[in-house]
Amino acid sequence: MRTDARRNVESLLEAAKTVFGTAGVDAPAKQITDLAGVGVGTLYRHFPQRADLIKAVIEREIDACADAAPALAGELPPGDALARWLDRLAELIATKRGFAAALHSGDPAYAGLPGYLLEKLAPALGSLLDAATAAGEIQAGVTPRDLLYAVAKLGAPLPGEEPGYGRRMVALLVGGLRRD
Amino acid sequence: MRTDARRNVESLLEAAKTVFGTAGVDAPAKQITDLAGVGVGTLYRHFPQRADLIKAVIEREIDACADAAPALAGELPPGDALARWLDRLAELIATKRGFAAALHSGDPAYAGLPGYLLEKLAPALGSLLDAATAAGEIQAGVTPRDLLYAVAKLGAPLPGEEPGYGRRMVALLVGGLRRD
DNA sequence: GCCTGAAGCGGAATGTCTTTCCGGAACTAT
DNA sequence: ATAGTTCCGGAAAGACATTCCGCTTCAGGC
Repeated sequence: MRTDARRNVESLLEAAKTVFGTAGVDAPAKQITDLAGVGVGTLYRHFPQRADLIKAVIEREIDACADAAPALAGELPPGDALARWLDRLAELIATKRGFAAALHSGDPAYAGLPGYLLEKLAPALGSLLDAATAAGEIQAGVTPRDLLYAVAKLGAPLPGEEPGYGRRMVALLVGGLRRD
Repeated sequence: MRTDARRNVESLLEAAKTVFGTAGVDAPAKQITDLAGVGVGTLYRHFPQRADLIKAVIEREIDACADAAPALAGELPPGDALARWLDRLAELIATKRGFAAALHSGDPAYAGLPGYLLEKLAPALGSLLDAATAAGEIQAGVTPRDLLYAVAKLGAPLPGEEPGYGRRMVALLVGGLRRD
């Protein structure tokens, strides 16, 4: 792949993340290409469907979340590391505009997203979970998969509910898993 | 309101429900007006924003769900009536295309929806819950509000997960509430 | 029953957005 | 340096949602 092409993809992802954050995921494509300093054609060359761009941005966030796990594991006791990481995930789902919407949209364009989330985050969560279980700080028998689904669903905000309600429910769930 | 106008509104809601069910909530407006035998102008006269139509269709489903509660209460023991009603609600959220999406969209256009759901369903659920508690079939201390939110969130399908997963999780939750 | 003003209707026209297309510019391997 | 790709930009096409307005239909008063 040509270096200028890679650079453009990078600019587009960065710009899209910014625009999605401020104007929502339904912002006109033009706004994104202008910010990226690129023509519309370039956007569509790399992301043939609008949904592809959204998917790519979300996948980056998922990657970033997965990458955060080792650092937390190194800094905190296993139980705390687990709790903090799950809160980070809940925050991602609760606050990134359009993340929960895409996840629950039912649109086939986003069909692969939960799978990607599972695939990327299950190992990260698995190792945190194993460490916490081995340290006796968590009751055994919880699968990463079920926990991820639960967080993904409980963390999604319902419009009109107090902000943070979903995150609190997740914290409650996690608290229930921990031994005192 | 003129009778023909009311009739048209009725046709539109009926048509919209059908089209949303088959082609999804993003179906072109023309498809709906054609099925309803009405011009586009008529659609926009009654539902100025597209979201208004979607909201209206969903609110009808919510009403229907609320209306189902008394019948169930009359036919079944309190605990079973509660379980069946919650399953009906979970099914509504899990299978009606776009219902969960609208609920979790974050779009301000749907901001009132969770409130409407709460307002309409809390009394219905409250009476089922009270009856089951009084009969000793359910542990006390659950509020209709929290239970409704939990079902609304857990019941929402994640694309790619086996169908029925959400409904099963709801059933599990309900099972946990019941005394044996 | 008929008349009349208001309420409502249809669908062409408008505006906004996504998506396509292609002539020309920019990169890279030789 | 050059040839051969690969990529780029932005104008044009297409698909929608939404608006607008002349014409039709209703309903209450005579």
